[in-house]
Amino acid sequence: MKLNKYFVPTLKEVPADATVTSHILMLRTGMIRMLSAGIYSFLPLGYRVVRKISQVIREEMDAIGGQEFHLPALNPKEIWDETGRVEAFGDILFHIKNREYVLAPTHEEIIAFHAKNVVKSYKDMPQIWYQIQTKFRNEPRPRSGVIRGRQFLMKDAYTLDVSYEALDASYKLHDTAYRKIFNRCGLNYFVVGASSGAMGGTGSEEFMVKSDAGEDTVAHCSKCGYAANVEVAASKINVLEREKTNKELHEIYTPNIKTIDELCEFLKIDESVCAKSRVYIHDGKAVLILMQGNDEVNESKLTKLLGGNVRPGHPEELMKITGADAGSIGPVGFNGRIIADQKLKNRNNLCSGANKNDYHFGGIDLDRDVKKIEYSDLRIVQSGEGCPNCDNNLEVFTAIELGHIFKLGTKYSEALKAFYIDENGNENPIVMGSYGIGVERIMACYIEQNHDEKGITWNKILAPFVIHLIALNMKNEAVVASAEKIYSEMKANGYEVLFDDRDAAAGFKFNDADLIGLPLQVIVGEKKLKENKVEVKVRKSNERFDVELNDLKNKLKELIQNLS
RNA sequence: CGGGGCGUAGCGUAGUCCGGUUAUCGCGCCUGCUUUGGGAGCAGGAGGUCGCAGGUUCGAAUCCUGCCGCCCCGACCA
Repeated sequence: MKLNKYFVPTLKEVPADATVTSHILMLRTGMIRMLSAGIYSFLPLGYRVVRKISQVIREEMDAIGGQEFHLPALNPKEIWDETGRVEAFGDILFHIKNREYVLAPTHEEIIAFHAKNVVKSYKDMPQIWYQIQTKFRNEPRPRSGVIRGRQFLMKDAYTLDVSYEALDASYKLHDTAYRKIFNRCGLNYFVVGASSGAMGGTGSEEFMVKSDAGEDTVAHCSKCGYAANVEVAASKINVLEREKTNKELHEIYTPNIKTIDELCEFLKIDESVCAKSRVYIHDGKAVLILMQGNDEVNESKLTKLLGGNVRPGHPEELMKITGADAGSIGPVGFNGRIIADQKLKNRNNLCSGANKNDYHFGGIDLDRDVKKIEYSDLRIVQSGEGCPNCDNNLEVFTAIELGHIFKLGTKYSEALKAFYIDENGNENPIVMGSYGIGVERIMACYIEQNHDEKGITWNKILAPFVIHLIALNMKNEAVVASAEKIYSEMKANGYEVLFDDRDAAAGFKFNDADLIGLPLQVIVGEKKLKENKVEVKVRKSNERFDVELNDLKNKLKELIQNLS
């Protein structure tokens, strides 16, 4: 492709609305443009990458026996009512105004609809049906470019099986295929066991990529591979023993001391002997949560423990309930339910607020001084804490969910009456699995993981083209003639090549080439051409080779073979 | 949906508090000449409903009201 007439509107400056690296680079390289919040147009260069990703997905899905469908995005609302998902999705589901249609956010219903009355015998299964198709979700807050959009491409697959044992096999196939897909795409990812949530079913795994732009927080052990969403993640904790000598409860004057850090500094004590208090309102009643030192309350764990409606107390409420402001609240004399993190179990000689501004208690013995205290695991796992499964330390970070695989079960087949006849002539619901991959997320995650200060560094699998041919001076006849000849030969040899034939200054072209980041650059310039040579640059490593013209074909072959 | 920020040419922006010439500058774009190994130089030129609507005023990018859009944080995310 000749760049002169190819629509690749690169940007020198960073667009004001983009803050995430992949978003910035996708805009700057002219791969995407925004149409509306969470709705993006893919321009020719960007769409080539989408097609490369789709190709990898197709190959691996076909390899496990998948059959590609193309299902409608426009669905009768009626079918979604049958499974109760119009209500379940709520505002996330887009509704058509002038007809009773919805825009599909996923396709379990449609798959079950087509399976019904057609996949009638146990002999018809297993089936793996998939598609790569546009999904619509009315996200309340799209963000980070294509990472969270209202319209996005999803590879969604569905399996139809006769039993849960058979589903296990189909599920395993997808697990394997997904690992191959993400490996081939060159992504550094990990797999998190997840609860099946409101989707229903018996098991699921999420494929995650570490990223600051991520919306999930996970704890990960690089040694044994333990990985879990921080909402449920566990860690090895050092539970301190009771001290042998039990101090008396005593009040301490602590003027203007609000935080645990200030308290430790003021009293010259360690934070491990401090108990931080947080007051939550649970269905209208105050609950005091006691954490060791600076440990944070994991509100997901707390909500799960208490059930019902839980929220942090407002400042005015705190004063009313405890008689003190946040920073001076403590368990001694607190009138209400008290739950302490398990790290504090039966501890003595603790320091905590006295429920009186500017005062703390020292020498608190939770067994002696606090009546009716409960203990539970309430803390948020933090980086550096012990892995629950091995002797390594956990790392906590945010991550992007690239894909998930679900053992669905019979929820949808039962609702839509997709039954089959087994060997004994009995009618049973088809056992379904559901498997998704965010196609644009693969692209964004790849860029998040493969860029430098100049731009993207593509691998040869996902690169929109493999070679960036640069003619340095389009006014020099020798350069033009040589570059044109090289371009024709490359195309004849089956290479995907982007030929920068624009009449622009050298630096301009170099910077655009580094920004777009094709794996190899072939630079045709006046000086080296006089020696019958061109320069070949490997974008990622910045290695440069002077190559004789008649050796170029071999050198390229060698370099491309060695590319990741 | 709550909190915060923003909206001026294709992109990035100054001006807005404190109303007053022809709305600023850089990049990009067009013409000509020069230039061509790391985002060129000179000369000339085009391009704007200052997000939209209404109001205040002799006069509004600037003040007021309403609306729309975008970004960030939070909530939400089968």
